[in-house]
Amino acid sequence: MDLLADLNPQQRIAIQHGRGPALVLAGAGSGKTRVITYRIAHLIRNGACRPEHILAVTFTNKAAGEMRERVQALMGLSRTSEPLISTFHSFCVRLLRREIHRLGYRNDFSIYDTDDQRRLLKQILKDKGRNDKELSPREVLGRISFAKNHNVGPGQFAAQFPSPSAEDIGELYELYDARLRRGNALDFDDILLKAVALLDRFQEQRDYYSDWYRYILVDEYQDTNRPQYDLLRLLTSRHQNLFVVGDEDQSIYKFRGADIQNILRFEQDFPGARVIKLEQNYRSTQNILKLATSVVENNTERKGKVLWTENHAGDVITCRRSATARSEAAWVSRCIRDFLDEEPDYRIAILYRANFLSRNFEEALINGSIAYCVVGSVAFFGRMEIKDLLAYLRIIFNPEDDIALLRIINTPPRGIGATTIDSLTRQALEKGVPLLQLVREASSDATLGGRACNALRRFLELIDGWQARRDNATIGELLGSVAESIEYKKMLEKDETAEEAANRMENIEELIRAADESQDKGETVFEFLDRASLSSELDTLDPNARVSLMTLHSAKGLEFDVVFLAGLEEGLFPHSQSSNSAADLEEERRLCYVGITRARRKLFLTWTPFRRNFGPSSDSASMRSRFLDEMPPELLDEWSEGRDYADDDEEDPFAVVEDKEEKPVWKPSAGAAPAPQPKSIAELRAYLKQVQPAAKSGDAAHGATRSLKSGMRVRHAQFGDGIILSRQKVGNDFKLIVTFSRVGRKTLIERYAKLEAL
DNA sequence: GATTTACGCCTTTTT
DNA sequence: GGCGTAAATC
Repeated sequence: MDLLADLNPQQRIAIQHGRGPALVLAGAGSGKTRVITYRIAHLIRNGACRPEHILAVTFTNKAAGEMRERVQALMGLSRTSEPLISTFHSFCVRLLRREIHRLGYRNDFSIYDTDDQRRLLKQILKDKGRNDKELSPREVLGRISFAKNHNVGPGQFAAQFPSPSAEDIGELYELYDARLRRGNALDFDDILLKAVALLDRFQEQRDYYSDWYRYILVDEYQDTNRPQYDLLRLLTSRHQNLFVVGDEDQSIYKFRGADIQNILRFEQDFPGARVIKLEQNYRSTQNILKLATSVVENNTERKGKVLWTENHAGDVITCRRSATARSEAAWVSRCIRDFLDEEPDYRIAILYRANFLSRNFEEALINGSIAYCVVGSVAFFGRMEIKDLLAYLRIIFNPEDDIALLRIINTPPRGIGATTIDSLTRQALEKGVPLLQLVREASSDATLGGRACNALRRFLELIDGWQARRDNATIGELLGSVAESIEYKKMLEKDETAEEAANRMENIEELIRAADESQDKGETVFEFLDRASLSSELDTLDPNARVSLMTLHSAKGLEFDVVFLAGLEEGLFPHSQSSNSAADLEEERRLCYVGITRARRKLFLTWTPFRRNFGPSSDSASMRSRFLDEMPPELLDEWSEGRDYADDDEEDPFAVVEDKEEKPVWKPSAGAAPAPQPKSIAELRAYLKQVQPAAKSGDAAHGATRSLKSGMRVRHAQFGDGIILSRQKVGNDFKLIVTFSRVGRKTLIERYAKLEAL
């Protein structure tokens, strides 16, 4: 296969770039991922280095997975080694699992997610006798994270970020860091910081890793923050072979510390850098592209690219003002129904600024019996039951992990109450020893009441039992034993409905299977736990779903035939909390740009003056988003409810119209059990799962292909007929090795391959 | 120590 | 309106 054949001249230059730094400014839909993957393949083919000396970094697991997939497809799988394609965080965790002992941590450290962080901080506030009224844990954690992302330690906090509460926060920051360290734990920010510190302080390691990774490629460079930038500098200090791809117009993570200056300043930071602009868009119609450009041109913080396309003009963009949020959703749902009827292969997305907007759309889609997939609802590893069991696993393997211990010490309730726990944590803090050790002392020394003491002793026996077995039993066996011994099922059935409990038990079985598979692949417990910690909500995206719902942030990097961009109202988009400065507004505008450019063929913009927030019929009506007014009127086809689709009477377009077919009736589809009126989004989804099993995200959605087994005969759209040699679970996917009679042996990912069983 | 009720806050967003 | 935490009660 000729790698250069299907590339345009700029792409070709990028791919053939030799040594030294390079910046590829890649507009939306200009073949960014293709450039990275082809370049990796090109480096390997031309013998620039062996595959394992190439490191490609992305931000999400999903992006990394896709890239890995595409590189494998380009290279075939006969290779003995592979390039490392990884997220920043998982790369750093990998490094730290080998090296962090040099920084005084043990290599079996725990990773604290946002929930663990919150628990820890609440603990600290409590120990200090502070109520968290004026300083909420959320706020404090946000400021700490901000400081960490700017390489500001606790000592410098107050001086660097002066504010009325700066002293307080600096102090909390210091305590927080101390407690993390004592718990042998890192938070998400630490993962990057410690990796940077390690490479910075230990020249031998820095030389080793920068020699090993001779070519480094970075995707979405505009979203890098300071520690990520530092990491790249350290890793490329000797060879300068840094190849970054990004688009300053799609920089949307400033709030997480991303520094758009990293991309704007690249040429100063890396003198002699080659700069390549990719300006041809292969994705969208001319009109969609023009609209996107007209919005983002209002920004000043950009290098300026002129995107163009050979695609046809396409339709003008429909902009619809709905009477209410509910009728907005109903209208979108009806449009989607029409699209699905006419174009069953279309991939459609509803994009919005904030997650809570999904609810109306979910209801409307269910009403219309349309299967959909919500990205970023509750991720598998974020579920309560999974986190509970993993906390047991953490305490078994890292006995210093106080937060894990606190999570499960009385879950399920075993008679270790708040007073006992308080007393133990206070003593642990005074002595500076892990909580588990205090539990041990207290359970033998009967200073506490007899009942609590017994409960502690029984708990400790369980933990000791598992710790004794931990090196002989498999992780799956341990987890199974935990779930069994603590009678988790009983607890679930006590506080929840039978279905919810059954659902959670299924998840636990899934977790045990995942643990077994992980171990079969030769992974350590920590690799398994790391994957759980680092897997994100985005990973719930189901590429087979025809209708996807997600936030604009989650949508970056994806594309759809039809996009509905909903909730274009002042205060919501741009969000009121991000409208304080010109820079904030520019970021919101970039977000709008990202949303528009997800669309291949059709784009719909919707807004409503009456979106009921919470509370009693709040305030005044919303105004349409300023972004709509930045768009050229000739590109927009504007409608107001009452004069369009529903074919209502023509009346005052600004009157509030109660849409007839949009009464809050819950219509179950035929044959289903009597439908409850769901009270919460969780119930709604649970109900959906019953009614439309095919619409569920995750495994069930692959129902059609799930039955594939090795030995089966299958048909592939391009490769023709073949036989499955092996089928192996890799992450959430299945990797298939298939021998095709026409093209020989291929490795495929089941989700993408769309194999037809014969 | 566990269960029930009430109150307050939330809804911005990769790992 | 819904959810989680905190007080109030069993």
